[in-house]
Amino acid sequence: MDTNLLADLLYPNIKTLPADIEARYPARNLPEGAKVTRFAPSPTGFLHIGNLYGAFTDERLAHTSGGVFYLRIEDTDAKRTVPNGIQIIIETLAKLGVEFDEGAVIDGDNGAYGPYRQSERAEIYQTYAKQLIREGKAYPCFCTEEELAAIRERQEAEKLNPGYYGEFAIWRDAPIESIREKLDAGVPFVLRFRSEGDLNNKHKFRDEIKGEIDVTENDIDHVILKSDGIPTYHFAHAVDDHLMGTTHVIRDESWLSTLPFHIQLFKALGFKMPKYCHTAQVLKLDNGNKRKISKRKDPEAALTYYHSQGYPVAAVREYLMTLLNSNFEEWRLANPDAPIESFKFTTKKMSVSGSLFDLDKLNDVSKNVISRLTADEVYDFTFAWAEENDPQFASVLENDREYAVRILSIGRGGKKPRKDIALWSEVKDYMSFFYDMLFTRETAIPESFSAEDVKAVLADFITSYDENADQNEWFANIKAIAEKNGFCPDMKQYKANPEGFKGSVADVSMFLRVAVTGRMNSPDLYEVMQILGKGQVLQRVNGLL
RNA sequence: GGCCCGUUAGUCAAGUGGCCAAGACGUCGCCCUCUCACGGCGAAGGCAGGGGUUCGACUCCCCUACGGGUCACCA
Repeated sequence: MDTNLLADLLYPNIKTLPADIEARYPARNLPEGAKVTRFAPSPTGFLHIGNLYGAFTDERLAHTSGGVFYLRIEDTDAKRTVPNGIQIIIETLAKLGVEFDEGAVIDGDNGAYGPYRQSERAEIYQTYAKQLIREGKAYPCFCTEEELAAIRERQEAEKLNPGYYGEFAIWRDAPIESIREKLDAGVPFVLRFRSEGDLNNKHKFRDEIKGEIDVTENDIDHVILKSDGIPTYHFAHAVDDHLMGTTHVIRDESWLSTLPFHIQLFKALGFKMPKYCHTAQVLKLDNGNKRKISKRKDPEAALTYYHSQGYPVAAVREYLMTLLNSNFEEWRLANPDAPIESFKFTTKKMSVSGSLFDLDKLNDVSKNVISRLTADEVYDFTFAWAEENDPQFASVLENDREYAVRILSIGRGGKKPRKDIALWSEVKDYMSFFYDMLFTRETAIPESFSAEDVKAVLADFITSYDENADQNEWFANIKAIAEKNGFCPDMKQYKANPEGFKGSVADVSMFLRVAVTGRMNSPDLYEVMQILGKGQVLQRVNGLL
């Protein structure tokens, strides 16, 4: 077979040679040890929690080594392309603090190693493909979908491995006359890689995360160029990562199964292999079984979910970091205020096994993150969230920023800040009783207390409340009211002899709390009253009476 | 079914031949306390099973079981 003739027959318009292309992609001039990574999504506009897991790894690895992190769009499948898909991806990641140094931008490219959209690289792929044909490493296949399906059926019936290989690779050694005949008849073809692999040959391969793994040679003649001349992922991966100088390929471990084929491709093309980091998957518990988190079934798979639920971006980042590097949590405990960038990220601390996504843990991380913010910051984040998701609450907040900030300041700052907000969406409920238009009486005073006693206590409070008293004076007054009405003013004394009193100062405080906030629980009552102001406090107490 | 990866408490995990097997979340209890939250103290709970190798295995090897992934002109 004259492979040069075949190459020209198949791709007559490709005049470039691999050397021409190589000249356009000089080696990157980077310091020793710098890592070049890429995030390479399909432009579906949808980002999965798993995508973020990988993107963080890419970003950290590049930026902690003085390297480059770039965005490449894998739009080789038109069916997966969505209008604005690229823009949505870029914007969603930016919101999560992931920024690219190079690569595709919304309306073009930024960088010298483009084009960064695979759909614009057809000539490049075909140049390498043509070379492969010349070298006898690739050949056209004219099988129809039906023929392929028939082959698969036969293989299933005979319990053979499915795929285009051995005797099933019917076009592998077809004479050039038959090829020319099909070509002349205008029959579309795909280009297949001629695999010399043997299932009996096993090799060791080193993955940066998994360590030493076994690979069995691939014996299937996979498609490298589809009938439209666009490459499959595998071929594009080899060509692009070679030309763009990727040093570390970070991808989901489900790619492990195609690694043998990729090794073959790099070798056949004469490319140096990048290092591979196959990451564990994010799983979810479903009916007692773990499974890969799914974008169809699981709302929490979508990154937009966290945004709309009101999780702070920083919390999602922190949580993912705890999953990504096992020593991150310990580091954070020791450095509560350090920027995340100062953490030493490493593949050594990445887990080899998949982890369940733990909402409890995320919530805890989120509470910690929010507890470290100032009241003003909490206000701004909450307001931004509310504007999008709860306009009514947003207008309440906007109406009096200073008042809202005072409320959010309760128990904030200091060594032991309150940690009762995990989500921006919880803030409304947290502060609603401070606003008349949001206030509702959620609880009544338990009926185990006599109405007369309650009334007497509330009445005494009304006549004695001094809004200029400090906290100690204020509480002394509550104790006095308690004592006057037969409630024990001292908790220790009360616990020693609960039968001797109608109740304790805790109960008296509860009456007031329910009267003023409509709830059994609230932040410090003194501060609550200070913020509400005397008029409002008395109105609430009278309201209950 | 073939191939590949994985398996330390409910969850995330440290651990690299000798430890009473860290820590965090969650759960429960106690303390602090006007309630809640915070904080402090404490408890329950684990090396999937079986063989080796070794003076000694969570750590190394083999087998089994279980879980996951993958077998497209999708990525």
